[in-house]
Amino acid sequence: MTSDEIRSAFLSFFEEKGHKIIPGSSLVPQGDPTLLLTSAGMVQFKPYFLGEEVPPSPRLASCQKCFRTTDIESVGDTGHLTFFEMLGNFSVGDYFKQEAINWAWEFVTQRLGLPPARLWITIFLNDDESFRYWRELGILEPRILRFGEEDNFWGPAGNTGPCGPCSEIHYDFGEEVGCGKPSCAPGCDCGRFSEIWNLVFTQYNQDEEGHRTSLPRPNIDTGMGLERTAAVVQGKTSVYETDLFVPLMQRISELAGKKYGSGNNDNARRIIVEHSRGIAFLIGDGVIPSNEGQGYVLRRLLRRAVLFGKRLGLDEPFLAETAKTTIQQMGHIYPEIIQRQDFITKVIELEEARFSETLNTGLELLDGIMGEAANKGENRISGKKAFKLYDTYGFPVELTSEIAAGRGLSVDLEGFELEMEKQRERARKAQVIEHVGIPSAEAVGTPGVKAVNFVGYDNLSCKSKILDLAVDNKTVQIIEGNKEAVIILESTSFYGEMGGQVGDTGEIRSPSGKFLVTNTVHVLPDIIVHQGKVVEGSLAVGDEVEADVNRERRLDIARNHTATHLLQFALRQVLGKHVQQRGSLVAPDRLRFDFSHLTAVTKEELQEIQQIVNDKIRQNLTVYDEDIPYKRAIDDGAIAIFDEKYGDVVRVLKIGEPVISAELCGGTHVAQTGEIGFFHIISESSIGAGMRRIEAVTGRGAVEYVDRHLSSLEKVAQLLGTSTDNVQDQISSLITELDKEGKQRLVLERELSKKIAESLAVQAEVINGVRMLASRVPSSRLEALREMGDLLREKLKSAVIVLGTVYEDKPVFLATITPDLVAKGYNAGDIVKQVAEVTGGGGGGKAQFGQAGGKDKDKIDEALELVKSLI
RNA sequence: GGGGAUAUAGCUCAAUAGGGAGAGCGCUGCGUUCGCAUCGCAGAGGUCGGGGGUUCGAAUCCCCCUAUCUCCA
Repeated sequence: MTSDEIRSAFLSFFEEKGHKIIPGSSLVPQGDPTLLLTSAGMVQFKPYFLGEEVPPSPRLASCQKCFRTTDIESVGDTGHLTFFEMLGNFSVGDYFKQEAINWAWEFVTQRLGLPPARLWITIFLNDDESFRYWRELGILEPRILRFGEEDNFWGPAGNTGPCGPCSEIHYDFGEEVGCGKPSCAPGCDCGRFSEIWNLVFTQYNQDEEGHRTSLPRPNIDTGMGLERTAAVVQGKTSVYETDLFVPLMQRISELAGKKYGSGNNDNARRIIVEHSRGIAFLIGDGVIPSNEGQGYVLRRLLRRAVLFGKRLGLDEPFLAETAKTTIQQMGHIYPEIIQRQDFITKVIELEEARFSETLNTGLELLDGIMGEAANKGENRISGKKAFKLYDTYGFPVELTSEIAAGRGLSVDLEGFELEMEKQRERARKAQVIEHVGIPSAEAVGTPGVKAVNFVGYDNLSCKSKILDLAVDNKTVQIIEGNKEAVIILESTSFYGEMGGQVGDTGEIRSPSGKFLVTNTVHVLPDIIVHQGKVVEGSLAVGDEVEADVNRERRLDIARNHTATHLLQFALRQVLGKHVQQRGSLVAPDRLRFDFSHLTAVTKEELQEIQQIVNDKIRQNLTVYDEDIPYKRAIDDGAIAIFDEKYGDVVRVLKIGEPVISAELCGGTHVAQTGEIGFFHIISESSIGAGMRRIEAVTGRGAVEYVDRHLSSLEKVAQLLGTSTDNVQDQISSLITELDKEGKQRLVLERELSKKIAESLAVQAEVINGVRMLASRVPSSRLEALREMGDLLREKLKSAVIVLGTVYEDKPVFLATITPDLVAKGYNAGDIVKQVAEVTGGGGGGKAQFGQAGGKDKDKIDEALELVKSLI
């Protein structure tokens, strides 16, 4: 059977058993910030298992692409993979152990035709129920092994949640394959046994104390690894010999020009091939190499592959090639990688090129470090050095360890971790400083205050009551005098800084006093804190107040915020759907938007983006919001920020009908896009690998920006005595002219130097049998002095030459000595130093040439007199 | 947001110790060769990332800024 046949056999088998076939989901879990990557077939069904949502059918089956980094170090052996396909059948409170076990056995023995004699079963220690079902299928007792929690108990993910025992089917390749030890059995890592299917019986719920209670409706979650199954079915002991990997292995052999099975490079080859698949699929699902999260997983994978490629002698980029093979081979099952083929190869090429540079410098540095260690007779690389390689040059510590081990050196990983911890500490500390002035939750969270009601979407002023006051993070009953303080109100129109949008400013007034709000922040998700100071009278807890937001400023912010959404829309349209928001700042005077994108955005693209946004502004589209369940929002295609935590019901901000933009957003916006007025991009820049930043202005800010630049241009035009239209031409011709003049000046200077040198030559005297010349010359630049020195040295053949002049109102000296006199011990540097000291300066240089400067220009002649006595 | 590194000719990079800005490749011109990824000669090309400071003198030392790389959050 081919792997394609196994896949479809599995799905149709479970379809026959009443399962609904669900297409596999993206490797990037949608709407699950707790998970980095899809690591099992059940990931997309989690809301069903947790009872948050109703499944389309209680019986589900899927073929799911999965990614796990946990086994990355084992990749290259016969069965451990980072990227793999998982076939699974699932029961959401429907059937349980017996059906799961019976069907698994039926499929494996009858559809796949695996001989029962080759199959072993494992179960959890006390799971007698499963034991009974397996026995009923005729499996002999010695073939059913009991394992502990380590091997046969699953979950919960985290500390609490659904969990349960599992039962696995293992295939025995036979005694001749494995280690041959009498103790060899399923679970032995020698390669004789291959775990092909894991049936998880989710029957408990674990609470915070670790107690497990039975779930009223237990679930079934199974996973059969396609690659391992294919190996077994195709009679191969390694997944790399199956039809899933053979084409890739062939391709890499072609690229490396070496045959597989020829020696110790085989492991490197397997690792490359394995990683190549993961790389293609990760990028296919929109992951871009970066230094964090999924992007970092991708980067590590790609960089490992490149490094192992080097071992095969692949010094040229090759991963785009293996990706093409992957796409060719897997595209009919996973069309997304065909659709994004160009993007995938481009990302790989860029990252490979970037890494080969990082790698080369890193390898060189590591080589130096290892050489140094060897010289000192050490067999250990310090954690500090390994960390420096990692921290500064991006050279992964795993690679440092691996390479060092190859040379018999170890790496002080504890020391490395220590340095890493220091780095984390530094970052944390810096983070705290930013929050100085923002009261801690304890200080403001009086037991009564659970949440502040935000009414500021529609009202810019409201009546409210003071719930709490604090000065220097301590709760007080009353505030007065010109003092910094914070106020918490029952409800407020003030928007607390969140989601990139800055906090509101304004006034809070009570009958007895006035408080100027300079910033508004959140201390807990639902507590809004007004920061500022009392400017009149006093305010006390319990006071009835009027809260007024600074209207102009808030409208400026709203314009920028809505424009930010339009910008994201335009970016995705012009640059592609891979554009994801990575951060933003929405202030009254400008907006900043960080997003994932590989290359610099060109001038033309920026122009187009800007034009789209301005078009949408002129179309005066309606901006509105809806509160809907999170899952539905995501299913409808609303944009959420990865890593951000959302509640069950979310506010979706939409623009236009039909909708052109839908984003989960809690910010404040304009009602119609026309209010934005005008949008202008100020800058586009890089903020790290694969990340770009755009800054822009709107409304009043944009008008101010344009005014400022136009008036500056007008001033320039005025200075040039021309119109603004002609400024460019005028300036370029001025530059050309200046260039020409400068060159002309150099020619003249040189000419002059020559003349002066010629006239000076005759002034040479002979002192103590040495020809010398010490003379003052007309003001010249140092370069001109050099010219003269060179010419005189040539002319006088054997001489000590010292020249002095005034340049920029300061004395400058130059001394040069012909080689024959240098040989006799004369030193230009020493001479010129002593000469310059007369004028209150200093100098130096080489024996043949020296230069110096001083302070007192009136003493130049006196200084030059000194030369005679120095010879 | 915080740390580390880098920035020199169109490209890749040098420049011991603070003292005259260089090499290779590329480019232009001339010559050489049947031909060339030939050889030879000559030449153009630099705000040493920007700004301040120390110094008689800074590519070099110190501070600030910008850009790129990189790690942490």
